[in-house]
Amino acid sequence: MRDVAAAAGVSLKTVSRVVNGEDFVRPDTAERVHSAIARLGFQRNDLARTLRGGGRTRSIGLIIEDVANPFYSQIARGVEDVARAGGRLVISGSSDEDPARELLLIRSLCERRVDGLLIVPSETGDPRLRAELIAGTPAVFLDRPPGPGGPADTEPRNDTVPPNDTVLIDNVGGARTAVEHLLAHGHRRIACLVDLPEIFTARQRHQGYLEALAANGVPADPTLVRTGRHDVRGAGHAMTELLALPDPPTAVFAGNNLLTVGALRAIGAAGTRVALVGFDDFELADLLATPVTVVAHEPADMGRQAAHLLEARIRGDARPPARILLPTRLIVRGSGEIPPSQG
Amino acid sequence: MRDVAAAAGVSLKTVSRVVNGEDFVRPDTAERVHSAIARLGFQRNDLARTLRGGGRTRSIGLIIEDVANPFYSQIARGVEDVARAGGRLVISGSSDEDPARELLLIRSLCERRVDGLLIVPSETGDPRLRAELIAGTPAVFLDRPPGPGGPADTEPRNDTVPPNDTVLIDNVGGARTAVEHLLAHGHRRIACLVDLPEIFTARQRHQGYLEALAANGVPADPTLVRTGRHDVRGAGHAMTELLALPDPPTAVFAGNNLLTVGALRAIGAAGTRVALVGFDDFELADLLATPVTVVAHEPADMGRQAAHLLEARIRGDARPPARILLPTRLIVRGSGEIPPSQG
DNA sequence: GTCGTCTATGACAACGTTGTCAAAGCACCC
DNA sequence: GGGTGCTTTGACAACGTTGTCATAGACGAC
Repeated sequence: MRDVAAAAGVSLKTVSRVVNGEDFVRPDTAERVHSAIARLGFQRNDLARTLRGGGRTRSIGLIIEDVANPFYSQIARGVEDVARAGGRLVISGSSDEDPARELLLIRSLCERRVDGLLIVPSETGDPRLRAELIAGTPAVFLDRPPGPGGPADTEPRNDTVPPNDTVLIDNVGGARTAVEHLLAHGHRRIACLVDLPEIFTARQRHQGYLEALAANGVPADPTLVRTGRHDVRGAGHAMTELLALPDPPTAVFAGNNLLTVGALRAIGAAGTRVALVGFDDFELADLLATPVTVVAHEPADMGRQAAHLLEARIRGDARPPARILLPTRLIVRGSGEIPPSQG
Repeated sequence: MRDVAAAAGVSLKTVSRVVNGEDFVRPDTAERVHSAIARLGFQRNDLARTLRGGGRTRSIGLIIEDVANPFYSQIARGVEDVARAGGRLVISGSSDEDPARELLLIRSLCERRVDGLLIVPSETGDPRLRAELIAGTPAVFLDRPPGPGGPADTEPRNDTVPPNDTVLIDNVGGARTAVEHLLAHGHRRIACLVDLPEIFTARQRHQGYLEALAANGVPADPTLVRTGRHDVRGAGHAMTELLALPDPPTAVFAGNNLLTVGALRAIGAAGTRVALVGFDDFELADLLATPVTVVAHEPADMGRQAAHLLEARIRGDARPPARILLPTRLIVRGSGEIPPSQG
């Protein structure tokens, strides 16, 4: 900018005025400045601008588990759309469920003075460390609450962690719906594939599964529950084991999109006909050999709602923390309506 | 930092030394500073740090078409992994193939002084405007070259635009392989679904289709080629039209993941048996009613390679621009091996 | 005692902006 | 002629860091 000022024969401040389109610059002066800018290829330095203004960086941080997972990339898209409307860019990072990586991302983002943070918290670290880092930066949590949460609480205990806005899916209700759908089709031996027990959504969906059984007087068989599967391969192995049981399940509830895919692969490989309802919708679910019945929701909408809450906080909204619970809906496609086979 | 210095009873510079782990600070002084930092919750301001250092922001910009498209989110993941290794964060934005949006993103990112840019260029804007904006910032292009490119050139003309590193897929070769596979299975009436003709990859894949036909002495029938389809729905309509022709195709080559899905939907709805080979692999392609034969490649690898090139440029590499062509491979799954029906 | 060397600390400028304030120039009016 | 108000411009400080240089004290060697 100094160079532009020199080239145009004006002061720094005048260049600043022109760049920012302020009033009270004579048209011919502005013209001289503009041509100097074009000649020198000047671009305003936003860092200095933010520093001086004491102000906003017009960016927000987004921490998810893995951007390559469609669930998270849809969230990212929703977030981006709202951020864009607010004139902000999104700096995103994948934590891979690694608390150290998550803390490092949070620290980097806060040191860069993002205007706010959107976090899908990893669940294996100490929430207080995280809380300490984000102190002072508006933050909204997605998909999982920031605190430890009880083993299967709908309202997790947040005593140790300051409360934040949180946007969740109705995991318990969705899982219950899925399992009740299978029960309604005559199944009694229903398997349950869920993610790592540390993960809030896994616990909640497991709870929904148990509630549905209990509410319908079906005894829960622990051998049919496989927790701790975090990827397609793990889910596939678990499903293969389940199908090899002496008294195998006639139906499965799969706790997320990756686990559903794993289960489908294993079922396909075994050549068995097993009913399946999955949590999370996914592309092409309707075109599979047996179209897949799922508990669907809108990840992009979760991203949008969280970004809106964050936007409000950034603007100074001081209302008590909100907790939004997004609905799910059952999409009936075929796999969930397979009747129990006579084992 | 000023407050920390005051609280610890030392100078600004000493706090700076402690924060940056420099030598020549007495342990007890460092301890006083650390406790003041903890007490006040101080976090270093990275903006000021970068400004003063005249240095790197340790961030790179990534401009893709749509992060919600798995093709691009896999690229994003590859980019992120390499950026992370280089200690950088990724600021990403979706251009939605809108040149105005793309320019705005580029401008924002450059003004934020990202260390470099990774761009999947939109093709409907003026490449010179883009070139002007990125002047001075290292940039690498992904999936498409920055210049206009000839209507079907393998090596596009870049006369008007300064050359940059570019990482492309072997679109012509991949498309050729796909179509030759169909020809080898006896098909002569092979339809071709491709994206907007402005888009480089669409032109190249179209060209590969034509080359395969020509090389095998099969006359090209223009009524079997549908260009300008940019989403699932558009591809579905086109496919439905093709199937309704008096002399319908017995096979289809679908030019990308979205078009493949659209074609599959239309074929499923029509209940016809038509051979299909798609460009881009996708999750569950193997589990569909008829598993889908595809021309596969590694989007994450494209992201990684581009990010590596960018990293080198940021470090000052001044070699002439590289052009990397990533290989494709045909994955045979069933849909491409359906024989021609007796129409 | 004096010099040199090394450790530990601080003062100050600078990075590239913009907000504040002052001032110069001009037109207008009494 | 002098006051008033408006437009246009610029000087300067400040944002929060860190690099450069200076200084003060401790220690050992001569």
